[in-house]
Amino acid sequence: MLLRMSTLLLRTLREDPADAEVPSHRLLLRAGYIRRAAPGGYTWLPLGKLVLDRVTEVVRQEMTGIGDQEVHFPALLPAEPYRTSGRWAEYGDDIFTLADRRGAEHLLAPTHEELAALLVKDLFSSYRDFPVTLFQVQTKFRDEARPRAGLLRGREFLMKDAYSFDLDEAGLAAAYDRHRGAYRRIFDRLGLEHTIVHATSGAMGGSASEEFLAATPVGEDTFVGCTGCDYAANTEAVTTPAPPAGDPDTQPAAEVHDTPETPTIASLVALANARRLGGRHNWTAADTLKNVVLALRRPGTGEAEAELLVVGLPGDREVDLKRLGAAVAPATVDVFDGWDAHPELVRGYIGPQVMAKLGIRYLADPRVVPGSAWLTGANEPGRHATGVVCGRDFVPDGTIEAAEVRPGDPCPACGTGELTMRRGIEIGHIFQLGRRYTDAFAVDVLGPAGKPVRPTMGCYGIGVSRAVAAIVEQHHDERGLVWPETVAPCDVHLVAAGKGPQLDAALELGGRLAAAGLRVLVDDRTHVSAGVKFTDAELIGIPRAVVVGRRLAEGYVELRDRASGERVELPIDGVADQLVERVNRVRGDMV
RNA sequence: CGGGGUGUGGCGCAGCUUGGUAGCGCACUCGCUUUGGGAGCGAGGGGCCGUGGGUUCAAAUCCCGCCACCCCGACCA
Repeated sequence: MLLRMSTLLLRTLREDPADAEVPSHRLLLRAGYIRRAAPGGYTWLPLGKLVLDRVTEVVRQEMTGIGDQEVHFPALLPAEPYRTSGRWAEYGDDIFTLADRRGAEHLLAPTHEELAALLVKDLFSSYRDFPVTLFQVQTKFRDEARPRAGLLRGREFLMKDAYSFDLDEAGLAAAYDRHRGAYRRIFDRLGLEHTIVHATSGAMGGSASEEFLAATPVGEDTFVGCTGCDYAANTEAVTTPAPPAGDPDTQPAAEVHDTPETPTIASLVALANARRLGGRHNWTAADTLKNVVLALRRPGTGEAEAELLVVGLPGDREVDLKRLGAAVAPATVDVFDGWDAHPELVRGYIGPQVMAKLGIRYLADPRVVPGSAWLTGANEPGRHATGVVCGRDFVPDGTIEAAEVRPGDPCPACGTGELTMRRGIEIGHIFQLGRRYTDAFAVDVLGPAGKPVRPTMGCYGIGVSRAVAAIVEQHHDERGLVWPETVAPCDVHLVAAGKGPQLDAALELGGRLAAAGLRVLVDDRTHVSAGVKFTDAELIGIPRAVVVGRRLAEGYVELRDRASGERVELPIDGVADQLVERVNRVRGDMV
């Protein structure tokens, strides 16, 4: 392959586009890989398309390598299967929906579990047909509330999605592990430094799930690691170790105190210490129990049907709405604003003691264990209570992970290490779905004993276009892109620094390299100075450049390494063979 | 959806306060010179100033609505 810059659909930008903030967005625009064409939608220019295809090919090789079979579903789908599975309502505004000329409802697929389940139901009827895994690489559509950061969060994006079907849990676990391994190999080959973290399942449903996060400061997900073991989790999925429970009945009785003007935790703690409530002057926010009122809404229901939920957590912790949302999914929560309609809830002075009587669901942080005593609201204006004991004065309806996670929190896995926090981009997500979708469509096949068996599913996604952006986030410098060998649009960038013999020699060399199977970009532009060509080459980020320039007359060219900046002069005789050998050696290492 | 910011040639921006011929740099075209780190000189082409309405003799500029984009938050594999 030989691309000539004199004719390539490419325009590099000298200045940063004003509306591109993150490095991947800025550099892919500046270097002429993508152009914005619609809100959250991008056109791939020739250089970008080459990279996208190379990333896709790596993904495809590893998927077929574990026996997955490639298919291609339509993106435009009838509403019916999504109504059957319940996701038409669950996704709500996040899917693009449309009606055809007869008024029938359709959607642009956000993901394809329903279609995969229906396809297997359609074609397979015997246990002997299993296990089977399908995958596709396809454009997905989601009506994101806020597309951002170029390719990192679009409304239209390229995704590889795979669906496994097994007859039992052991088979599903094996399929899951197979994909987990393939994903590691894919991201390693793509040059993506990544961490596998425990995750929540979101709109997918199902049980076990892990995310693959590429660490970068611009990532949208926060995840934790442990200083003492290999535990890693999305903050949404972090579990809080419970302290040892005590005996509720051996605690001193609760006492109610006048605490005027203390609607906030800070004001309450200050007053408690000033007045030595309960004989103490060492109250901290962690001794208080904060009770947050929320409106909980089931999928597909309106605002009017929202039910009250009160969440109790230590007063030194803020509610993390992402964690709370993940904990109640697929339901959603909103901050409660119906105070006028509920005079029994005394804003600023709410305590859990009356929730059971009021019939309000009360969920507590895992740190609120039986026997723990708290300073909390007395459900009267200007009054709080000390010594309110869990298991005696109130009994939560359950626990909930709604409190913020902080660096230094104890690790839930080993118990001895501390949690550290980083940001990352979600580039892959694998789920053990179970039978949610096979149940929805009654996917049954005949088992060995002549009785029907219902397969269990796994699903496995990689954001292919997002992975391109993630690679850039991890592989760039102040001069531009620095592609890993495995995904670079070309192997060699030839720069003709001079338009007479240098141009002829560069084109001749390019022809020979291309004939030997290398991907070559040759800068054969004649009205552009050498300096411009050098800066463009660095911006475009192909791993190695060959400059055919001033020492051509003496028989030398210069080889430059983009990543290290290293430059060596080489005799032009034999340089083609050397380059072919070099590139093939790198390719050999890549397999 | 809430808060903040911005929309003027392909890109980056000035002009708007105080209404009166739409400008600058880069890019693009032609000519001459230059030719290893974003060249010089000269001559050109290209913009219903996001959009709809209003005020006015006159609107890029003032007023109202809408749309889009960026950032923060919410939401979201």
